Amino acid sequence: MAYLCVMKQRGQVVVDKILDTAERLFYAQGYSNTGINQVIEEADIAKASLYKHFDTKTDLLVAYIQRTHERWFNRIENAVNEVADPKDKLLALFDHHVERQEIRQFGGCPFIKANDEAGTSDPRVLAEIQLTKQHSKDFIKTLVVNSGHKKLLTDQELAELIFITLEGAIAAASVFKQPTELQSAKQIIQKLI
Amino acid sequence: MAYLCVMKQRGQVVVDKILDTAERLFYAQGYSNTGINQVIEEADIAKASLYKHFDTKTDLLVAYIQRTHERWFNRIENAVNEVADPKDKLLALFDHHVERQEIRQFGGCPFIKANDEAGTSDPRVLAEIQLTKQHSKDFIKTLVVNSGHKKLLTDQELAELIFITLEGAIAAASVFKQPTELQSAKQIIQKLI
DNA sequence: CCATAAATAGACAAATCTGTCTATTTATGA
DNA sequence: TCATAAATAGACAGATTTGTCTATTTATGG
Repeated sequence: MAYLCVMKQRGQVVVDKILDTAERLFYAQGYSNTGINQVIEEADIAKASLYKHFDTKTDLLVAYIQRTHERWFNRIENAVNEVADPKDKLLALFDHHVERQEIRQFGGCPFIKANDEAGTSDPRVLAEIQLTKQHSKDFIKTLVVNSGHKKLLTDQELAELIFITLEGAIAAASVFKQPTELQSAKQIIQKLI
Repeated sequence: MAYLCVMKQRGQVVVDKILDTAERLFYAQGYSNTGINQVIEEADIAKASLYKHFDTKTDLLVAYIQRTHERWFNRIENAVNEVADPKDKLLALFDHHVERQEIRQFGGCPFIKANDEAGTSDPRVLAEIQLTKQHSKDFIKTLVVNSGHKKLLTDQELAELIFITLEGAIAAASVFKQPTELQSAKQIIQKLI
């Protein structure tokens, strides 16, 4: 058991270095603008190691999307759990994304970005991104149902509105490089719940 | 005067063929996935002609964004003008984008797409895209001010909300390849005006 | 200690990319 | 008709791309 863990860890070190570098470069520069050679150089690993773990560059992109999906959900779940009031949990979504976009220097949503770059050329990329957005919708829906909002809108409508405004405000943040729209959206939703 | 027009027309023929092809390919395949050679081949013009009118590929991208901006505004202005009721003008924005996204096969917003591909690498691209989104915000604001809505939200808030929901719903359309979110957003806005 | 597996460095192929350049043909306006 | 400008075809350079392959070194577990 122990040696298996060590082997796995050993292998994971390289995979993690690759994925860490790919994540950083794919998001900051774009997938198409990032070459395999840059990834292996900045990850400080051998080219053969990369192609041992990922058959093609597209496989690396898919793995990047999957890992980003997992990490995104963990973070947002934690952020929401730190808030007690069920209505405030909804508003915490906006605060969380303000923080994230500041850290990400207003590069926008990594999934939309990946979709815009490679969603049309590879069906696996689109499918993976659809999973992330469906996950987001489902998560928001649950929060809305438990929020006890004032039913100015139906549960479904409010959930849709929050999902849509988050998407739109993050897109706007990537254009204007500021969290203005995320903050506006939060205030508006606050009025409606 | 006449010969000037003919000369201009003559030149415009080539430029238009280039821009028509670039528009189609940049949107459907992405800017990075489209080579100059494919543009000149499908536009059926010579490579030297392209580089006579556009110094670099980036210049072609900027010109594509500018022309798309102009055409976008003309279309949306016409769509809104065909509606009499000032509140319905706001809703017409959503109907128009449903139509557009169907025509575009749910590829999302061309400006966000261009921003995701080249916004970080070239400041001119970002600047041009900021102009388009500011234009959109201003246009919506005017419609809101003249709409006579019921002031559940302030003018500014409603304008922001419509702008943000349009952006978000178009992004969602590019992921799920259907106009669901655009239609939901329309219904929700209808409840609020 | 030894056999196996993993990681490394880097050359290499084949394709593709942007941009330049030359030589030729076409079109235009006076 | 004639000079000028524009468009064409396509070769070419030089860099870059993804992916393969070989040879070597390192690390691991038994």
